[in-house]
Amino acid sequence: MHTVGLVVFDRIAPFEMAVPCEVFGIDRTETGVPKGVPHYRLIVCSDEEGPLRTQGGFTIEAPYGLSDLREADTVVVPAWRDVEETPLEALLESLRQANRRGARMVSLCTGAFILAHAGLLDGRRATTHWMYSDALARRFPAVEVDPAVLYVEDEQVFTSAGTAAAIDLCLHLVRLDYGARVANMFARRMVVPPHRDGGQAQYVQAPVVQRFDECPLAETLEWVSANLHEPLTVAHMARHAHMSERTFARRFGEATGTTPLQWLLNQRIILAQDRLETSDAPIDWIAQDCGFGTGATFRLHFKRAVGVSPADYRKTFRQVPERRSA
DNA sequence: TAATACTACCGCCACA
DNA sequence: ATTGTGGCGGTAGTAT
Repeated sequence: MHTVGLVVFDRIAPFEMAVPCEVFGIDRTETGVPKGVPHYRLIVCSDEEGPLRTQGGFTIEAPYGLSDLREADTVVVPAWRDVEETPLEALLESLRQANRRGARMVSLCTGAFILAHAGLLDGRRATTHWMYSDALARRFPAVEVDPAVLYVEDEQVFTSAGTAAAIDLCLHLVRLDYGARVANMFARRMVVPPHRDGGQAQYVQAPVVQRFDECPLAETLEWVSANLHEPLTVAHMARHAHMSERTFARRFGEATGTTPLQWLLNQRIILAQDRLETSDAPIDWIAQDCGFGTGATFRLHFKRAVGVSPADYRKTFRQVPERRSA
């Protein structure tokens, strides 16, 4: 079982603390997650004394101490209370130890400052809430700050942008551990869009479209999703939406935070992940089915988006057709 | 992996 | 004057 250590402290922001609790701390065995999918064990850790205040005005108590972080496969650091404040050395040292041990390190929002203080972001790409990205870059010149992205991974160190990006990153971790299908179940249960790519813009005019309803491009998006196997071009999409290509591209950016082609590619990848997990079809067939002209193109995009080749992905996540027992 | 031909993206600008 | 549109063209990215 995968253990997630959540670091908490006095005057913590409730939201970023709650997101990992929601994703990693809930037993979902009754809610459609297939039997046999291991769940997470969440341990909430702090060395600070007594009941901890939250910025929401209520208090919490951490049942575990920092020393328990040694058990964590993943360490999550939520938004730090004050970007000007240097965290206590004890905290920084347990983070360094965890990192040395090979634990996956994750920061949410301004939690990146804590990782940076611990030196874990030196020479790495990282992000944080866009309001603080300048401050982070200034204070830690060795960190390559990307202010325009939802979350970043660099060698087992994950950082995410403001508030809602915490959800995206936590679900991304689930995807890495158990595959897209399981991550999508978590997402559905949380009523959250299944997959926002890490590289997506942080700052989007209209809130990112969740269900397609409510979105002016709903019909076109639905239509595209239903025709991923066709050789679609931006011109096709624009025509379907009754707009010039130029206007379509603009509208699309406002509504989704990405460009039409990137979105299309992403949808195709998600479809392909599902096929890889649930069928034994040859990879070239899947490529065709998902709208990639050739297997080579498919492999290229898949590797880039997911980080592993389609074949490796299947090896890891191919679901054994349910055998009742357990 | 390289070369080529093609497509998308986005700033700019004139126009409604 | 302000705001949205859409064609153009250079560059970046994609397909085979």
